[in-house]
Amino acid sequence: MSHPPFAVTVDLVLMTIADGRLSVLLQRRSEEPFADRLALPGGFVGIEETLGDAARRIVIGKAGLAAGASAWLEQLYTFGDPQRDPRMRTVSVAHFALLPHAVLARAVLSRSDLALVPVTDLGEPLAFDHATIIAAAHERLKGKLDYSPVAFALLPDLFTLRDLQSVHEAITGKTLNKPAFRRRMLDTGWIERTGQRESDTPFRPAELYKISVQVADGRAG
Amino acid sequence: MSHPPFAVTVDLVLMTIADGRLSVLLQRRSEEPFADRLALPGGFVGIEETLGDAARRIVIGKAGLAAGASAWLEQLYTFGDPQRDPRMRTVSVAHFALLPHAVLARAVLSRSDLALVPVTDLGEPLAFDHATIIAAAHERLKGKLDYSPVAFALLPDLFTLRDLQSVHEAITGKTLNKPAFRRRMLDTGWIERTGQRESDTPFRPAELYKISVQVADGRAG
DNA sequence: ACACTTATATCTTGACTGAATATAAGTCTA
DNA sequence: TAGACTTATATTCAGTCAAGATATAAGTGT
Repeated sequence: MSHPPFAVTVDLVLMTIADGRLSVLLQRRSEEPFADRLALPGGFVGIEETLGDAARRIVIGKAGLAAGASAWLEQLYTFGDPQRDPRMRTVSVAHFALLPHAVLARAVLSRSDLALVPVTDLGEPLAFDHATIIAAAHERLKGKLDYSPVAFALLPDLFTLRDLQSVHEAITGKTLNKPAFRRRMLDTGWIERTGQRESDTPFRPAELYKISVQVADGRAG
Repeated sequence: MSHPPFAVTVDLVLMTIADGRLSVLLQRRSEEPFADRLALPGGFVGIEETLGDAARRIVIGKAGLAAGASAWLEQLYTFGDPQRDPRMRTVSVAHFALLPHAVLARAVLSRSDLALVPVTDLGEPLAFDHATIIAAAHERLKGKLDYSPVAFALLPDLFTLRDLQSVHEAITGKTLNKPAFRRRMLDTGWIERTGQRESDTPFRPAELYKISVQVADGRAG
């Protein structure tokens, strides 16, 4: 038993903001084990494939994401309990990815086995240890929010400061002070004004912002 | 190729403070590949073994640590590049562990293939991608220092505030303001005074502190 | 023109940090 | 044993920063 054989998989916590709540893409299983349970999208890592490449492949396949589309993708944690998969010894390298709502909404509409579920209210027991993985992803996201430009992956290219604040509030579950939030975001240097304003509002339209170039260049995906 | 066979290993970044510098335990390899290079201690994960159990097994074996001895042990990141091991496809779940200097110093004395090397000055190229793993461990440690009671794993049970400050300075590479550091540490509630004082000093001895119970109960290892 | 909603600017307050100072508690030397 | 010396500990003060509250501006609809 000098080097016993393992199966290595990646599981993906694909998150977005749906109806103002941080939600995760889940897939209903059709096969045993855990048939009919909701599970994270995932798959085996190819023998010549990087862990990151395997994760990107799943994102593209499940989310129907164009190969070059922007997304935040990051390795999360590795789950390797001997009992976690009753079929064989499986080690899963969990990743989390962030996408704008429009991308995942389209995926859910096109496939009946997919669902977007709020992370704080999954509603039913999940397959494997996937509830634990989702909780870990949520924690990681909360922790990175203040010192990493991670939230922009959940927004379209142009967004208002109100949109950005809504994203932060959905992730943390706390309401934030508006002027303080605005100041903090502008001070980070992560965003740039565009001079454009939102339209079709029944009140004063807010200015549209975009991610600053150096941040957009530096991020994952 | 529905589930190709992988070898799964754990590699350990065993760190301590030696001569005032954050240092890592390395082992000189006797076999190819990378014969004569320094490498992180590691090993294959047993087929019925948890990832954490495998990591603890390596710590106990390499550091000669008694099974119950306190140590900070935490999963770091998983490295799975197809080219990282020329022999076979290997996925390594890297962990980092923190130990008091006395424990690792004993291990180094007892075995000629072990060495304690400062993390910021490794001195020679390492085997595999181990230099990258060490850099990641150092970054993680720096990031957790302020909001997690991680530094105490590097100290004996009783320590002075000066000792604690030295540990923080060795990890961050920055000199800290003494009264501010003292205030900050006392405010965390992580430590308790003992009423005892250090001995054998050529000047006024400082008070000895210990980790507060709730912190000691909650930590890893 | 006016009411309404949100955006933006300004002001005040409290918390925290760093530096400086004063005092206490030991050791060492004469 | 007295006094110099070194470090530990306590206290104070000023500067910085961020959050909250408030006031004003800007745009839309009636």
